[in-house]
Amino acid sequence: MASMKDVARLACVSESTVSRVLNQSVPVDEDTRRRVEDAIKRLNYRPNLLAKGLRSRSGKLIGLVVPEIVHHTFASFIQFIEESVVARGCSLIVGNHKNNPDLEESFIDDLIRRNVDGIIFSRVSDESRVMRLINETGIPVVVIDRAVEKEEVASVVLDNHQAGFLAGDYLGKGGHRKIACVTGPLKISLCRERLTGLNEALTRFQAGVAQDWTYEGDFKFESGYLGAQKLFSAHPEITAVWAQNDLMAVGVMKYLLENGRSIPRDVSVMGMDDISLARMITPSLTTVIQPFSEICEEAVDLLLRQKNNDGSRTEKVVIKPDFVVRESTAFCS
Amino acid sequence: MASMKDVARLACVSESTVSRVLNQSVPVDEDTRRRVEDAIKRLNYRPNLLAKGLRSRSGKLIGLVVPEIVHHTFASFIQFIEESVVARGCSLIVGNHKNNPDLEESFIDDLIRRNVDGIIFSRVSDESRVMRLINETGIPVVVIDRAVEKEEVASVVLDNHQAGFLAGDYLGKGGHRKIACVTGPLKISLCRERLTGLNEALTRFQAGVAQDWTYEGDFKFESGYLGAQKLFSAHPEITAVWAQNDLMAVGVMKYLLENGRSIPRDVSVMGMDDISLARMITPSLTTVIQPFSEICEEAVDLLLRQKNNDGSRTEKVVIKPDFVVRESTAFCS
DNA sequence: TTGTAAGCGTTATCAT
DNA sequence: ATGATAACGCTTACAA
Repeated sequence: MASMKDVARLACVSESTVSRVLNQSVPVDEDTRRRVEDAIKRLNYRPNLLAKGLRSRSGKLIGLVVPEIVHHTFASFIQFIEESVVARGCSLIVGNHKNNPDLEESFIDDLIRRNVDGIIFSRVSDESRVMRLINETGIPVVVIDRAVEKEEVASVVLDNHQAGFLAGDYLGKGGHRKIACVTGPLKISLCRERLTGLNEALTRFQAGVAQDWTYEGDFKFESGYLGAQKLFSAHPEITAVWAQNDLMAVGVMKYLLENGRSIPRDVSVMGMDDISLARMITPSLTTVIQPFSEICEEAVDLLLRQKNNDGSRTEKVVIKPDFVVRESTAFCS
Repeated sequence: MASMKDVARLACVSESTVSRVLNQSVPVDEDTRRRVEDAIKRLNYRPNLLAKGLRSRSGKLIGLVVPEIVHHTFASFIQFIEESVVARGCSLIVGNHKNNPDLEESFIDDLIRRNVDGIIFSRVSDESRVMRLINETGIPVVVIDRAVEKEEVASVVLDNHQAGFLAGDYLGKGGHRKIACVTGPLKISLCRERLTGLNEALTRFQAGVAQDWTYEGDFKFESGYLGAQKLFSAHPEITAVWAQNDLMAVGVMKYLLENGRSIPRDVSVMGMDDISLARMITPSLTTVIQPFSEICEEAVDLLLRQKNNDGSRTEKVVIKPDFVVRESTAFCS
């Protein structure tokens, strides 16, 4: 691989001049510029990013930390963040910590040692460690999907209260009054917010998610199934269920279909996220849309803004959800 | 951030000695080693990977090239390759080329400029470019999922003929004789191999996938739906369908369920891959298992072996598929 | 066993 | 506008 030295020699200039042509920092004589550019072409020269990153302390690299990858939410984050990152001339390095704080730590460590320009976290296995990272190294950090609750971290989050409200409002307007909810882990605040939003909407219809009609799941398919089992065994009068993600909604559907309940004739089911599966199952799933692409673009934007602007180090961006009606919901007769 | 110089100073040794302690290359006096290690702890020193990679020409980095990310197959590859790569002390940089050769090229370019230790391709948008890469740079390359057909590239692939054979053998033993197949794009050789394997098994049962009972899909959900529509409108006598991936199998199921055919009572449906969705839908899907984890581990292994051993530059590893019976298939009455 | 010094491929600070 | 030169943080001959 040709280096700057080779280019300089061939173009009969100094390495500094080659650098100047490359970075267009200072004006260069039109004639020498052309000579340099010719040499670059001829040698098929490409600047080495390690040398560049070492010298300039900017690896042109963004790190993304997730707890797993084979999962629609995180795969979406990876995809859209990769796109935004590349659009800004950086590359993406992905780390999967599997909820293991040690793995997470060594991954963060690796990123620091590569002079990354910033780190995006979606979920965190050890919150205090991340805070320490931010305070000790000054590396730009953005948190998405409410990975960290602290005020001092920049973040991009969905308006989860609104997400719940949308679901409740839609089901309420559909005539439903006996509505159950399969939540995510209630120790996660976004789950509580979604539930609050749902209840706020239902109150307006004199409906309500009674304590007994709430099941606390874990965002996995199986917990949707179990939740439906528990809810419908005790309360067969329920006419609609909102699950706080699509995976659990599909679990709810599976239970209902296995037990001879027709969807949406007997029971309406609604989800959240709008993963691709939502269109594929039968009946297709009415769901609240989480605009992954928008979230990711904002996150990368916010991250890179921190280089210049210290105010954005604690900025918070809120994204509004939408929803889509498909076959799994109907008016309550 | 402390550098080697700081450590050297604090430990009263030269930088080379610090390096020796770190890399355990040459024996170091027990006493000085301790001094150095103390200094490292005290300063919380972490070696900079850019400097290291620049000097040693090894970025401790593996590149993975995929056409998309929000897709079970590629997400699986990313997840398992990330794990294998990290287990070997490297990090993973992911690039999504969206079937755009220019994007792919600039991504490969970026990897080269980072002194990557190797690149894994799953699908390729411009095959000749990849070959040129290999020949011109000598960077280790491994191809998975039959991304490139050339003989000169190391690869890890599933035994696709066997995959088809497993499906045919299972359905044949289940008494089915009128079996349809929704294939992937037949210009892709692995799809033809899967079909050949299927037919070979069926021949033994005096069954066969007639020309009219084959539909060429594109691995997407929608094409499964369309395929079923086409196949069953013309040939309602079909009793079983094998789709060459789970997504299309789910599409087939959706069509059948929408049209009042019971699965598996009227029609058996079988897929391939064993994506998580296969367990979630109702009825759950009988399918051929693609052992993603094994494939990825082998790929990383093969890649890193190329550093030392030139024979492995064209080595081919074949992985055997398995299959799992769930609810979507039954004996043919 | 340890130190010295050159070099990996850039950028940035001086001069000129 | 251009060139020397030092520096980024590390590895590796070569000496001692």
